[in-house]
Amino acid sequence: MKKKDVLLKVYNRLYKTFGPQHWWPGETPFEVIVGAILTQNTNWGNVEKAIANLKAEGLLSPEGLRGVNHNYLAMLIKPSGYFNIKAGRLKHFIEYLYKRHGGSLKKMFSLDMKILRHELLEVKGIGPETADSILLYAGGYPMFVIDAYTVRIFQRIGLLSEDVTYHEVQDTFMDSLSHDSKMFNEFHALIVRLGKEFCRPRPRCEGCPLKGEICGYQ
DNA sequence: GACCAGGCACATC
DNA sequence: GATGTGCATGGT
Repeated sequence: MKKKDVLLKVYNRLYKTFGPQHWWPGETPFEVIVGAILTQNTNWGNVEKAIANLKAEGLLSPEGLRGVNHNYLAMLIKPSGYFNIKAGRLKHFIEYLYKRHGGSLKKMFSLDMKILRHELLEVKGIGPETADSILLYAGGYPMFVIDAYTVRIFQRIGLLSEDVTYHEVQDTFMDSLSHDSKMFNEFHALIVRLGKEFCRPRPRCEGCPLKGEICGYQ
């Protein structure tokens, strides 16, 4: 079967099983960006606590994060882990946003997708997955987000080799699927849903909707 | 108590 | 260019 057909088959199966996921779980584009940075290698539940702290302090805005000092910010986001590192990463993004776009997300998101992606990757602390999450879920651009679940799931299915790189995986998806941000949004969210429930490093294949015809793992 | 979570930068070979 | 390590909390 062609890669494209496997991908569509997986998507359809997941959508039928789980339904729409209503991602990203954040109310504003800025909240999505903050969440994308805070959730790096971290459980989303911990990120929610950190974001709640920022909201309670009235600091969940470009101006808010710009004005707060590093140590206080680190304290507020402590539940999300790596709090010193991540406080710096939030500050780096804010600095970029003001220097390059005068603090305006609207201006930032008026850029061409490829140009903005390149700029985001220049910001220290924003790597490929974070940049793509920002593009897709905060900016609405048709960019497919690759994460650890995506790689693990499609390796187990047998569609990806063990040593693929981020961009090889991304190309596999983006060369096969039409560039539809709504579909990319849903597909990635469904992948995470499946990953959380069934496709951890220690697999729990019992009841997995892909088990059998699509995935013969275990 | 070990394992894991919606990564990334940096050092070292 | 590949491989290893630090960053850190909280849930299972």
